Amino acid sequence: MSDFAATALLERLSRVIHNDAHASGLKPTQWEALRFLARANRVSRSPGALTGFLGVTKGTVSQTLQALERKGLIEKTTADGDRRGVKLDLTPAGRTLLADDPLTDLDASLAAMPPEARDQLSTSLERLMTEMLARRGGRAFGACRTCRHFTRGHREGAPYFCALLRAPLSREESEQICIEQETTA
Amino acid sequence: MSDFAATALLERLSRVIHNDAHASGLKPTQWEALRFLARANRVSRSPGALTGFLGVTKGTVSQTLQALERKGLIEKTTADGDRRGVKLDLTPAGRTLLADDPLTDLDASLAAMPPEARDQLSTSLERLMTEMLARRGGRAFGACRTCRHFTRGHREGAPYFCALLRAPLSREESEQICIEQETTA
DNA sequence: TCCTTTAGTATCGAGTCGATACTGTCTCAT
DNA sequence: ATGAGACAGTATCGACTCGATACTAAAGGA
Repeated sequence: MSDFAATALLERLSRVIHNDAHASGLKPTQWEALRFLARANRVSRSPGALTGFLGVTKGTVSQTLQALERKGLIEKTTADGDRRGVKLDLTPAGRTLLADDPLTDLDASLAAMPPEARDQLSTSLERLMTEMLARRGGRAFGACRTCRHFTRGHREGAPYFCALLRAPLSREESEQICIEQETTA
Repeated sequence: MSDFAATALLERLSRVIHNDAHASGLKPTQWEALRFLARANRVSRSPGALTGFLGVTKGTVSQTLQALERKGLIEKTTADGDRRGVKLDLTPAGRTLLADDPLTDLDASLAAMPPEARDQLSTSLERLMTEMLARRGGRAFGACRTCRHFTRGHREGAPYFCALLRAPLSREESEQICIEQETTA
């Protein structure tokens, strides 16, 4: 039982975050799914990608998505190009609900901290996250722009380009979460 | 959607911790309960105290405790002095199981960090925790020794004393979690 | 003594979650 | 082209969480 102070604090903070996430008639997992879909790029808005992101089985994700659909927060359509796939999109109602995201509380608490302390925290958490992911072979799920397949100014219309999907990227897309993201080595 | 980087990281870390906590046939909440009972002092090893610690309803706690009892990890006895109360204690099996605590992974990851980074993290998390608790009027659940009712050397046998419960405290007890704990102002 | 508070349990309904089994769809090597 | 296997999702089960509500029993006060 070595137990650094940070371990207990993170455990407790996790619990607080979890408890808060029972707002607006959603469950914690449903909020996480909703947030992911709001931030994921086109190719990542699928049940499979969400499965990888949440780290649960596809069965669970399937049910969570059904719940969100029942509540009218997301919409399912057949993916174009592959009729096995399902494309997920937030409905206007889903987008509106995000304004009540209980995680806003955490943001507010962070805002109340001195900026250097906040930056320190981010840096340390990032390092810890990397450690944890390495320990289990999980993916980082970072933003498109931090990916090694990301290049700039390849075509006229779009400012960026994805070398893996061979697709042009808008500025907005470059900030989104991508399942294929691999941090630059 | 202000969203500091730390918010996303904490959300994600919470999920990782949650996922890991499905080990050894226990559920995340059961692990949390088990850990609490291992660290709580005499007066705090009750369903009521655990309810406050977890921040869920007493009904939920009641069921979780039944599950732990069924698995032979805890033992319930009537509290002495108040026949409504239930006293909780880990069984040897429960104590043994704690060696497989999935949170050990987090500890290991922290151990891999440079010491100063780790200390920075603790400090920042502590500050954040305080902020969050103030925002909702939650309790800190700190160690007995950090309480304002804690005094030293009051009686011959025991080195410390609780002014609230008017009870002598051993060195070990002074390190445990107490529901009545109020941080010194 | 009655009345209220307090500690905990019982039960319900919605949801999570792993496990397992299943239906389509795509892909590729023959 | 076609048949085998990989792949994307869904269906169902059982154990559990969790809030809500209703309940029992003991304690304590006026």
